Amino acid sequence: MKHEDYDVVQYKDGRPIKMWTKGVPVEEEAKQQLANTSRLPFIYKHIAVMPDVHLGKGSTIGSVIPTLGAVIPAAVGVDIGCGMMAAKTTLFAHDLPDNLGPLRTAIEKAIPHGMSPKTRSFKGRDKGSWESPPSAVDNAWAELKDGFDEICLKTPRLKNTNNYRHLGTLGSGNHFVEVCLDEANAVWFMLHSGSRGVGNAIGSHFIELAKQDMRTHFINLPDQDLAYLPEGTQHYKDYIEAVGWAQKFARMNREVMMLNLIAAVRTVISKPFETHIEAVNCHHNYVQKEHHFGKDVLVTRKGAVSARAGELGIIPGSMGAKSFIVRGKGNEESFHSCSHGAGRTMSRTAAKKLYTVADQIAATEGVECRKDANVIDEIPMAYKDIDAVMLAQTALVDVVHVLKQVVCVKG
DNA sequence: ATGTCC
Repeated sequence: MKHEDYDVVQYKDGRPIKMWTKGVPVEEEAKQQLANTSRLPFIYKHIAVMPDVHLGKGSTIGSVIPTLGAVIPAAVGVDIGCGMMAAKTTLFAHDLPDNLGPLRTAIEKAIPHGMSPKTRSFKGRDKGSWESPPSAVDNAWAELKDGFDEICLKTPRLKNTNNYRHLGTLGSGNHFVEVCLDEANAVWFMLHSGSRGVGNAIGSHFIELAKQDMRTHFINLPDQDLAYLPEGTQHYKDYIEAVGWAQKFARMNREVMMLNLIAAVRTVISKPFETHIEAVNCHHNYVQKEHHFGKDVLVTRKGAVSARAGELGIIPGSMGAKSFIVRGKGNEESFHSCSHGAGRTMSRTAAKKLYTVADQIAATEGVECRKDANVIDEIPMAYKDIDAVMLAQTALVDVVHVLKQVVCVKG
Protein backbone atom coordinates (compact mmCIF):
# COMPACT_ATOMS: atom_id res chain seq x y z
CA MET A 1 0.00 0.00 0.00
CA LYS A 2 1.32 3.47 -0.94
CA HIS A 3 0.81 6.72 0.93
CA GLU A 4 2.09 10.24 0.41
CA ASP A 5 4.73 10.09 3.11
CA TYR A 6 5.07 6.48 4.27
CA ASP A 7 4.92 2.86 3.10
CA VAL A 8 2.95 0.14 4.88
CA VAL A 9 4.17 -3.43 5.23
CA GLN A 10 2.20 -6.14 7.02
CA TYR A 11 3.51 -9.62 7.72
CA LYS A 12 1.28 -12.64 8.38
CA ASP A 13 -0.20 -12.49 11.90
CA GLY A 14 1.42 -9.11 12.50
CA ARG A 15 0.29 -5.53 13.02
CA PRO A 16 1.00 -3.08 10.18
CA ILE A 17 4.44 -1.46 9.95
CA LYS A 18 4.36 2.15 8.73
CA MET A 19 7.72 3.23 7.34
CA TRP A 20 8.94 6.78 6.78
CA THR A 21 11.90 5.48 4.77
CA LYS A 22 11.27 6.73 1.21
CA GLY A 23 14.60 7.09 -0.63
CA VAL A 24 16.58 5.57 2.27
CA PRO A 25 18.07 2.04 2.33
CA VAL A 26 16.65 -0.43 4.89
CA GLU A 27 18.64 -3.59 5.74
CA GLU A 28 16.98 -7.01 5.29
CA GLU A 29 17.88 -7.95 8.90
CA ALA A 30 16.12 -4.81 10.11
CA LYS A 31 12.97 -5.88 8.21
CA GLN A 32 13.13 -9.30 9.90
CA GLN A 33 13.32 -7.64 13.32
CA LEU A 34 10.37 -5.41 12.46
CA ALA A 35 8.38 -8.49 11.40
CA ASN A 36 9.13 -10.15 14.74
CA THR A 37 8.12 -7.11 16.77
CA SER A 38 4.95 -6.54 14.73
CA ARG A 39 3.74 -10.05 15.66
CA LEU A 40 3.73 -9.43 19.41
CA PRO A 41 0.11 -9.63 20.60
CA PHE A 42 0.20 -6.36 22.58
CA ILE A 43 1.33 -3.98 19.83
CA TYR A 44 -1.16 -1.11 19.70
CA LYS A 45 -2.34 -0.17 16.18
CA HIS A 46 0.99 -0.33 14.29
CA ILE A 47 4.74 0.16 14.51
CA ALA A 48 6.15 3.43 13.16
CA VAL A 49 9.56 3.20 11.47
CA MET A 50 11.82 6.23 11.17
CA PRO A 51 14.21 6.82 8.22
CA ASP A 52 17.31 6.13 10.36
CA VAL A 53 16.12 2.56 11.10
CA HIS A 54 18.81 -0.07 11.52
CA LEU A 55 19.51 -3.37 13.25
CA GLY A 56 19.30 -3.25 17.04
CA LYS A 57 19.14 -5.71 19.92
CA GLY A 58 15.74 -7.48 19.77
CA SER A 59 14.07 -4.68 17.84
CA THR A 60 15.31 -2.03 15.43
CA ILE A 61 16.82 1.28 16.40
CA GLY A 62 14.84 4.06 14.77
CA SER A 63 11.38 2.73 15.59
CA VAL A 64 8.34 3.63 17.66
CA ILE A 65 6.64 0.73 19.44
CA PRO A 66 3.28 1.48 21.05
CA THR A 67 2.12 -1.23 23.47
CA LEU A 68 -1.05 -1.94 25.40
CA GLY A 69 -0.70 -4.08 28.52
CA ALA A 70 3.04 -4.91 28.38
CA VAL A 71 6.49 -3.38 28.06
CA ILE A 72 9.64 -4.76 26.39
CA PRO A 73 12.69 -3.77 28.50
CA ALA A 74 15.21 -4.67 25.75
CA ALA A 75 13.34 -2.39 23.32
CA VAL A 76 14.10 0.53 25.60
CA GLY A 77 17.59 -0.90 25.93
CA VAL A 78 20.32 -0.30 28.49
CA ASP A 79 21.03 3.35 27.75
CA ILE A 80 17.72 4.43 29.26
CA GLY A 81 16.86 8.08 28.63
CA CYS A 82 19.70 8.55 26.18
CA GLY A 83 19.13 11.77 24.29
CA MET A 84 20.27 15.21 23.20
CA MET A 85 20.41 18.69 24.64
CA ALA A 86 21.13 21.90 22.72
CA ALA A 87 21.19 25.55 23.75
CA LYS A 88 21.61 28.66 21.62
CA THR A 89 23.88 31.45 22.93
CA THR A 90 24.28 35.15 22.11
CA LEU A 91 27.78 34.41 20.79
CA PHE A 92 28.59 34.39 17.08
CA ALA A 93 31.31 32.70 15.06
CA HIS A 94 33.53 35.80 15.21
CA ASP A 95 33.50 35.63 19.04
CA LEU A 96 35.29 32.25 18.95
CA PRO A 97 39.10 32.18 19.05
CA ASP A 98 41.00 31.22 15.88
CA ASN A 99 42.61 28.33 17.70
CA LEU A 100 39.82 26.14 19.14
CA GLY A 101 42.25 23.76 20.87
CA PRO A 102 42.13 25.48 24.30
CA LEU A 103 38.31 25.56 24.13
CA ARG A 104 38.20 21.81 23.57
CA THR A 105 40.70 21.25 26.42
CA ALA A 106 38.61 23.40 28.80
CA ILE A 107 35.48 21.35 27.98
CA GLU A 108 37.38 18.07 28.42
CA LYS A 109 38.54 19.28 31.84
CA ALA A 110 35.06 20.41 32.95
CA ILE A 111 33.07 17.31 31.92
CA PRO A 112 34.27 13.84 32.94
CA HIS A 113 34.18 11.60 29.87
CA GLY A 114 35.15 8.08 28.88
CA MET A 115 34.72 4.89 30.86
CA SER A 116 35.10 4.65 34.61
CA PRO A 117 35.89 1.07 35.57
CA LYS A 118 35.83 0.46 39.30
CA THR A 119 38.37 -2.33 39.25
CA ARG A 120 41.70 -1.93 40.98
CA SER A 121 43.70 -2.18 37.75
CA PHE A 122 42.07 0.98 36.48
CA LYS A 123 42.59 3.02 39.67
CA GLY A 124 44.33 6.28 38.97
CA ARG A 125 42.88 6.71 35.50
CA ASP A 126 39.25 6.86 36.47
CA LYS A 127 38.44 9.84 34.26
CA GLY A 128 34.81 9.03 33.50
CA SER A 129 33.31 9.96 36.87
CA TRP A 130 33.67 12.74 39.44
CA GLU A 131 36.39 12.74 42.08
CA SER A 132 34.84 15.76 43.78
CA PRO A 133 31.51 16.64 42.16
CA PRO A 134 30.78 20.37 41.72
CA SER A 135 27.74 22.03 43.34
CA ALA A 136 25.55 21.60 40.25
CA VAL A 137 25.82 17.83 40.75
CA ASP A 138 24.79 18.05 44.41
CA ASN A 139 21.81 20.23 43.56
CA ALA A 140 20.64 17.84 40.86
CA TRP A 141 21.20 14.74 43.00
CA ALA A 142 19.06 16.30 45.77
CA GLU A 143 16.13 16.04 43.33
CA LEU A 144 16.92 12.46 42.37
CA LYS A 145 17.89 10.93 45.71
CA ASP A 146 14.46 10.08 47.17
CA GLY A 147 13.35 8.36 43.97
CA PHE A 148 16.60 6.41 43.93
CA ASP A 149 16.13 5.17 47.51
CA GLU A 150 12.64 3.99 46.47
CA ILE A 151 13.84 1.90 43.52
CA CYS A 152 16.73 0.51 45.58
CA LEU A 153 14.21 -0.96 48.03
CA LYS A 154 13.11 -3.30 45.21
CA THR A 155 16.46 -3.65 43.42
CA PRO A 156 19.18 -3.37 46.10
CA ARG A 157 22.09 -4.02 43.71
CA LEU A 158 21.54 -0.56 42.20
CA LYS A 159 23.12 0.81 45.39
CA ASN A 160 26.49 -0.53 44.17
CA THR A 161 26.38 1.23 40.79
CA ASN A 162 27.89 4.52 39.74
CA ASN A 163 24.97 6.88 40.30
CA TYR A 164 25.72 10.15 42.11
CA ARG A 165 29.35 9.96 40.89
CA HIS A 166 28.12 9.71 37.28
CA LEU A 167 25.67 12.62 37.32
CA GLY A 168 26.92 15.29 34.89
CA THR A 169 29.34 12.96 33.08
CA LEU A 170 29.41 12.10 29.38
CA GLY A 171 30.23 8.41 29.04
CA SER A 172 31.76 6.89 25.91
CA GLY A 173 30.84 5.44 22.49
CA ASN A 174 28.70 7.82 20.47
CA HIS A 175 28.20 10.26 23.37
CA PHE A 176 29.66 13.69 22.66
CA VAL A 177 29.77 17.40 23.51
CA GLU A 178 29.89 19.95 20.70
CA VAL A 179 30.17 23.64 20.00
CA CYS A 180 28.22 24.36 16.80
CA LEU A 181 27.33 27.22 14.48
CA ASP A 182 23.83 27.60 13.02
CA GLU A 183 22.81 28.98 9.60
CA ALA A 184 23.19 32.57 10.92
CA ASN A 185 26.60 31.81 12.52
CA ALA A 186 25.14 31.87 16.05
CA VAL A 187 27.01 29.64 18.54
CA TRP A 188 25.15 26.66 20.02
CA PHE A 189 26.19 24.12 22.62
CA MET A 190 25.01 20.58 22.03
CA LEU A 191 25.52 17.28 23.83
CA HIS A 192 24.48 13.63 23.67
CA SER A 193 24.35 11.30 26.69
CA GLY A 194 22.08 9.11 28.78
CA SER A 195 21.67 7.57 32.22
CA ARG A 196 25.23 6.20 32.50
CA GLY A 197 26.08 3.28 34.78
CA VAL A 198 22.94 3.29 36.88
CA GLY A 199 20.55 3.33 33.89
CA ASN A 200 22.56 0.53 32.33
CA ALA A 201 22.18 -1.55 35.51
CA ILE A 202 18.41 -0.91 35.61
CA GLY A 203 18.04 -1.87 31.95
CA SER A 204 20.14 -5.04 32.23
CA HIS A 205 18.39 -6.13 35.41
CA PHE A 206 14.87 -5.94 33.97
CA ILE A 207 15.88 -7.37 30.58
CA GLU A 208 17.13 -10.42 32.51
CA LEU A 209 13.97 -10.57 34.67
CA ALA A 210 11.76 -10.44 31.56
CA LYS A 211 13.72 -13.32 29.96
CA GLN A 212 13.37 -15.37 33.15
CA ASP A 213 9.62 -14.69 33.26
CA MET A 214 9.24 -15.87 29.66
CA ARG A 215 10.96 -19.17 30.57
CA THR A 216 8.89 -19.58 33.74
CA HIS A 217 5.64 -19.18 31.80
CA PHE A 218 6.79 -21.18 28.74
CA ILE A 219 6.25 -18.21 26.44
CA ASN A 220 8.12 -18.71 23.16
CA LEU A 221 9.39 -15.72 21.25
CA PRO A 222 11.17 -15.40 17.88
CA ASP A 223 13.86 -13.41 19.70
CA GLN A 224 14.84 -13.58 23.40
CA ASP A 225 15.32 -9.84 23.37
CA LEU A 226 11.61 -9.32 22.77
CA ALA A 227 10.96 -10.65 26.30
CA TYR A 228 8.24 -8.54 27.90
CA LEU A 229 6.74 -7.73 31.28
CA PRO A 230 2.93 -7.94 31.37
CA GLU A 231 0.98 -5.14 33.03
CA GLY A 232 -0.39 -6.16 36.42
CA THR A 233 2.77 -7.99 37.50
CA GLN A 234 5.18 -6.74 40.17
CA HIS A 235 8.08 -6.74 37.69
CA TYR A 236 6.13 -4.48 35.33
CA LYS A 237 5.35 -2.06 38.16
CA ASP A 238 8.95 -2.03 39.37
CA TYR A 239 10.30 -1.52 35.85
CA ILE A 240 7.99 1.39 35.06
CA GLU A 241 9.09 3.06 38.30
CA ALA A 242 12.81 2.41 37.73
CA VAL A 243 12.82 3.32 34.02
CA GLY A 244 11.02 6.59 34.81
CA TRP A 245 13.68 7.42 37.38
CA ALA A 246 16.51 6.58 34.97
CA GLN A 247 14.95 8.86 32.37
CA LYS A 248 14.82 11.69 34.92
CA PHE A 249 18.48 10.99 35.77
CA ALA A 250 19.42 11.13 32.06
CA ARG A 251 17.64 14.45 31.52
CA MET A 252 19.32 15.98 34.58
CA ASN A 253 22.67 14.49 33.55
CA ARG A 254 22.42 16.52 30.35
CA GLU A 255 21.34 19.66 32.21
CA VAL A 256 24.28 19.45 34.64
CA MET A 257 26.72 18.91 31.75
CA MET A 258 25.28 21.91 29.92
CA LEU A 259 25.84 24.11 33.00
CA ASN A 260 29.43 22.94 33.37
CA LEU A 261 29.99 23.28 29.62
CA ILE A 262 28.85 26.92 29.73
CA ALA A 263 31.10 27.61 32.74
CA ALA A 264 34.05 26.02 30.90
CA VAL A 265 33.50 28.16 27.80
CA ARG A 266 33.41 31.30 30.00
CA THR A 267 36.94 30.49 31.23
CA VAL A 268 38.18 30.67 27.62
CA ILE A 269 35.98 33.39 26.09
CA SER A 270 36.07 36.56 28.19
CA LYS A 271 33.27 38.31 26.29
CA PRO A 272 30.03 38.11 28.34
CA PHE A 273 27.25 36.03 26.73
CA GLU A 274 23.81 34.62 27.47
CA THR A 275 22.63 31.06 26.90
CA HIS A 276 19.35 29.14 26.47
CA ILE A 277 18.09 31.69 23.92
CA GLU A 278 16.48 28.56 22.52
CA ALA A 279 16.95 25.26 24.36
CA VAL A 280 15.92 21.64 23.79
CA ASN A 281 16.45 18.58 26.00
CA CYS A 282 14.95 15.43 24.45
CA HIS A 283 15.19 11.68 25.03
CA HIS A 284 15.51 9.36 22.03
CA ASN A 285 15.67 6.07 23.96
CA TYR A 286 12.76 5.78 26.37
CA VAL A 287 9.26 4.66 27.23
CA GLN A 288 6.37 6.72 28.58
CA LYS A 289 2.59 6.73 28.86
CA GLU A 290 0.95 8.78 26.09
CA HIS A 291 -2.53 9.25 24.64
CA HIS A 292 -2.98 8.07 21.04
CA PHE A 293 -6.09 7.36 18.94
CA GLY A 294 -8.21 7.80 22.08
CA LYS A 295 -6.30 5.46 24.39
CA ASP A 296 -3.62 5.67 27.08
CA VAL A 297 -0.74 3.50 25.83
CA LEU A 298 2.95 3.01 26.47
CA VAL A 299 5.10 4.39 23.69
CA THR A 300 8.65 3.04 23.41
CA ARG A 301 10.88 5.21 21.24
CA LYS A 302 14.00 3.20 20.48
CA GLY A 303 16.12 5.74 18.65
CA ALA A 304 13.25 8.11 17.92
CA VAL A 305 12.24 11.54 19.17
CA SER A 306 8.87 12.91 20.23
CA ALA A 307 7.53 15.38 17.65
CA ARG A 308 4.22 16.72 18.97
CA ALA A 309 2.88 19.78 17.13
CA GLY A 310 5.25 22.66 17.90
CA GLU A 311 7.60 20.55 20.04
CA LEU A 312 11.32 21.05 19.40
CA GLY A 313 13.66 18.10 18.88
CA ILE A 314 17.27 17.44 17.88
CA ILE A 315 18.42 15.23 15.00
CA PRO A 316 22.22 15.02 15.09
CA GLY A 317 24.25 14.04 12.06
CA SER A 318 27.50 12.11 12.36
CA MET A 319 30.86 13.54 13.45
CA GLY A 320 31.53 15.61 10.31
CA ALA A 321 27.93 16.18 9.18
CA LYS A 322 25.17 18.72 9.87
CA SER A 323 22.72 18.46 12.76
CA PHE A 324 19.15 19.74 12.85
CA ILE A 325 16.92 21.47 15.37
CA VAL A 326 13.42 20.45 14.28
CA ARG A 327 9.84 21.34 15.14
CA GLY A 328 7.28 18.54 15.36
CA LYS A 329 4.21 18.48 13.13
CA GLY A 330 2.22 16.26 15.49
CA ASN A 331 1.82 13.52 12.85
CA GLU A 332 -0.48 11.04 14.63
CA GLU A 333 0.29 8.09 12.30
CA SER A 334 3.91 8.25 13.53
CA PHE A 335 2.69 8.56 17.15
CA HIS A 336 4.12 12.08 16.75
CA SER A 337 7.75 11.00 16.30
CA CYS A 338 10.80 11.64 14.15
CA SER A 339 14.24 10.06 13.66
CA HIS A 340 17.05 10.45 16.21
CA GLY A 341 19.94 10.76 13.77
CA ALA A 342 21.25 9.56 10.45
CA GLY A 343 21.39 5.84 11.35
CA ARG A 344 24.34 3.53 10.79
CA THR A 345 24.92 1.77 7.46
CA MET A 346 27.57 -0.57 8.89
CA SER A 347 28.67 -1.92 12.25
CA ARG A 348 31.41 -0.28 14.29
CA THR A 349 33.74 -3.22 13.56
CA ALA A 350 33.05 -2.99 9.82
CA ALA A 351 33.78 0.76 9.84
CA LYS A 352 37.09 0.22 11.68
CA LYS A 353 38.10 -2.41 9.11
CA LEU A 354 37.12 -0.34 6.07
CA TYR A 355 38.45 3.11 6.98
CA THR A 356 41.76 4.58 8.09
CA VAL A 357 42.85 7.45 10.32
CA ALA A 358 43.61 9.40 7.10
CA ASP A 359 39.97 8.93 5.99
CA GLN A 360 38.78 10.19 9.37
CA ILE A 361 41.04 13.27 9.19
CA ALA A 362 39.68 14.10 5.73
CA ALA A 363 36.05 13.56 6.75
CA THR A 364 36.26 15.79 9.85
CA GLU A 365 38.19 18.66 8.26
CA GLY A 366 37.51 21.97 10.00
CA VAL A 367 36.28 20.32 13.20
CA GLU A 368 38.40 20.56 16.37
CA CYS A 369 38.11 16.96 17.52
CA ARG A 370 39.91 13.67 18.10
CA LYS A 371 41.00 12.01 14.85
CA ASP A 372 42.71 8.85 16.17
CA ALA A 373 42.13 5.14 15.49
CA ASN A 374 39.66 4.84 18.38
CA VAL A 375 37.04 7.11 16.79
CA ILE A 376 37.06 5.66 13.25
CA ASP A 377 33.81 3.81 14.00
CA GLU A 378 32.12 7.24 14.14
CA ILE A 379 33.33 8.22 10.65
CA PRO A 380 30.54 9.95 8.63
CA MET A 381 30.74 7.31 5.86
CA ALA A 382 29.49 4.68 8.33
CA TYR A 383 26.19 6.59 8.52
CA LYS A 384 23.31 7.13 6.09
CA ASP A 385 23.11 10.38 4.12
CA ILE A 386 21.49 12.80 6.61
CA ASP A 387 19.91 14.87 3.80
CA ALA A 388 18.08 11.79 2.49
CA VAL A 389 17.00 10.95 6.05
CA MET A 390 15.58 14.46 6.54
CA LEU A 391 13.78 14.35 3.18
CA ALA A 392 12.05 11.10 4.18
CA GLN A 393 10.47 12.73 7.24
CA THR A 394 9.17 16.05 5.94
CA ALA A 395 5.67 14.97 7.02
CA LEU A 396 6.91 14.54 10.60
CA VAL A 397 9.03 17.64 11.28
CA ASP A 398 10.04 21.07 9.98
CA VAL A 399 13.70 22.11 10.13
CA VAL A 400 14.18 25.16 12.38
CA HIS A 401 17.98 25.36 12.48
CA VAL A 402 20.89 23.66 10.73
CA LEU A 403 23.95 23.22 12.94
CA LYS A 404 27.54 22.45 12.00
CA GLN A 405 30.03 21.50 14.72
CA VAL A 406 33.34 23.34 15.14
CA VAL A 407 34.44 21.61 18.36
CA CYS A 408 33.61 18.01 19.25
CA VAL A 409 34.54 16.20 22.47
CA LYS A 410 34.04 12.43 22.47
CA GLY A 411 34.11 10.03 25.41
C1' DA B 1 26.79 1.73 26.60
C1' DT B 2 28.71 0.07 30.66
C1' DG B 3 32.29 -2.07 33.37
C1' DT B 4 34.84 -6.50 34.02
C1' DC B 5 31.47 -8.15 41.88
C1' DC B 6 25.61 -10.19 36.47
